Parts: sequence; C-alpha cells; structure tokens
Amino acid sequence: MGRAPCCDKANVKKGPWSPEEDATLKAYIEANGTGGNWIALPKKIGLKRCGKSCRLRWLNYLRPNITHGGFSEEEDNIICSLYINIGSRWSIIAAQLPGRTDNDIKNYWNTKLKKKLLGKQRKDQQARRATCLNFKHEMKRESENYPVPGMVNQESHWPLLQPPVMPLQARTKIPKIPLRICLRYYQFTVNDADGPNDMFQGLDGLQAELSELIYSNNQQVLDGFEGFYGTDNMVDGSSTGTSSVESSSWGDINSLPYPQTVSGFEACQQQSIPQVSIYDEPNYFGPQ
DNA sequence: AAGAATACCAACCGCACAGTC
DNA sequence: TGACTGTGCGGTTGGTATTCT
Repeated sequence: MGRAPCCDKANVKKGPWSPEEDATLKAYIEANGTGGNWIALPKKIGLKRCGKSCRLRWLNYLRPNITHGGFSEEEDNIICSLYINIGSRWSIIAAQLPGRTDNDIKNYWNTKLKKKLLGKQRKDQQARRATCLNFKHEMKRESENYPVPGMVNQESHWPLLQPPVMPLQARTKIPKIPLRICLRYYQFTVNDADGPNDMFQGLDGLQAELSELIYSNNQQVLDGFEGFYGTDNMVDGSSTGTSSVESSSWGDINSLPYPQTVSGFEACQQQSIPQVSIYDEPNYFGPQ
C-alpha cells in the first residue's frame, strides 16, 4: 500500500496559475502567513490547488524580492563553484544568491550554464591536450638522452587530463553526501583554497566520514565518466575501478578526488568567490 | 511563409526526511 | 518503536517562445 496522496487529485486544478489565483494566494499569505500548513491552506482560501502547488507558487514566484533571469557573471561563478563542490543541491546554491530560487537556478543551469561550461571545458581541454602533447614529445626526447633508471611506465607520470563536466544523468545516481559535510567541504575547497587550512583540525570524525563519503562518491563519479565518455580520458587505471584515488589521504590536499575532478574548472575557481558564510545561515546549521 | 527543431521555464511528481502521536 | 503526515527537494515533463531550415 502506497502513501496517501497529499490532496484529492480529481478536484485539484493543474497547470499555469491565473492572475486571480496568484492574487488570492499572495494576499492571504501576506496577511496571515502560511499558517504552517500548506495542505490546508488552499481549502482555507478557496483555491482548487494542491498545497504543494501553492507552496511552490509562493516560493518560486509570488514571494517578495524574487529576481528572475539576468544572471550576472558573479552569480554564474558562484553557481558553478557550488555545483562542482556540492552537486545539484539547488536549495543550498539558491541560499547563496539572494532573490534567486532553486527552481530558477536549476533551470538556468540545465538550459544555459551547463552548455556554457561544456563549451569552455572543451576549449580548455583541447589547449591542455596540445600542451600535454608538446610536453610528452619534449620528455621523450629528454629521456632518450637521459634515461631514468627504474622508470617502467612513464605514462603514469604525465599530468592528468581533466575529466569533463559530470553529466547530469550520471550524477543523479550518486548517493548524497550529508549537507553538513558538503558545506564544510565547500568552505574547505573553495573559500580556503588559497591558504593553509585548519578547518578540519580537531574534527577527526568528520574528516573520516567525509573521506569515506568522498571516496565512494568519487568512485561513482569516475564510473559515470567512463560510461559517458568512454575510457580514453581515464587515467592510471581508474577506469578499471582501482583508481589512484583509493590511496587518497587528507594529508595531501592535492590527492583529494574532488579537487581533481573540479580542477577542470580553473576558470571558475580562479574567479574570486565571495566569502559567503554558509555557517551563518540558520537554515543549514540547525541541529544536525 | 511554414514546419521543424531547439530553448526556455513554470509546474508537477515522487521520494526522503523530520516531526508527531 | 513504528506508522503516519507535512514539508522540502531535485528530477522531469509539457507548454510556449524563439530560431533555424
């Protein structure tokens, strides 16, 4: 037996909201608030709408101080960085952009930003490939002149080719990392990227938890890439499921799996990210 | 000018979580 | 402790607008 539906589907209107419905809902909420019960609200004000639909309409459209469209470069960078670090947690990303809704950001990402980044990523990758090839040729010449004893497989020493943007379809299969950890990791990798980081000092439990989650997460990220792009871009055996990531430790930040995945977005990372203090946001650091 | 293809975005759906009883 | 319920979230859908051929 499934869960009872939240409303009587047969007697509920669907589709676009009329200006009258908008006005009714807006007027009521502005005067009385939601009353803490969205399910009961439409009945109370005579709207033939599902409570969830009312909530969505209010949050995404009727709520004061909503900005639609016209995303700035700075907002692009914030979205990009947060997406890379915490994935499709749109509500969290929206919380960092005053006036933006999660739905807006989600739509913006899916329709524009993703394509924009993919285009840039392709360009960057081509450039990197060219640089890498030149470097290989030089090294080859060098090694012919000065062979390195004991170096069997030089391939493993070439710089990593950065994987492209994670396809959404693949990402959806990734288990969610707890919010508390996502946010701290975001702070850790983005806000503190420039200097020595002591965020995890005294947080051994969190560190271990994150390490484990990031690792398992990354395995699936890699699997996703493999499936989507083939194994050509995979490096040092990661396509077989035994990546170098396995030996990642927190002792060396460069060995973290996420920054490797992330670093293809230098363009984003190098932009100055505002020091958003997620910790100040009561919604996110309530009792966890 | 018209039909097809693509882009955009509002809204829906279903799941997970948290609170309550 | 487990069932029930409201809420929030994220993925997806479908209608409309715009661009392309």
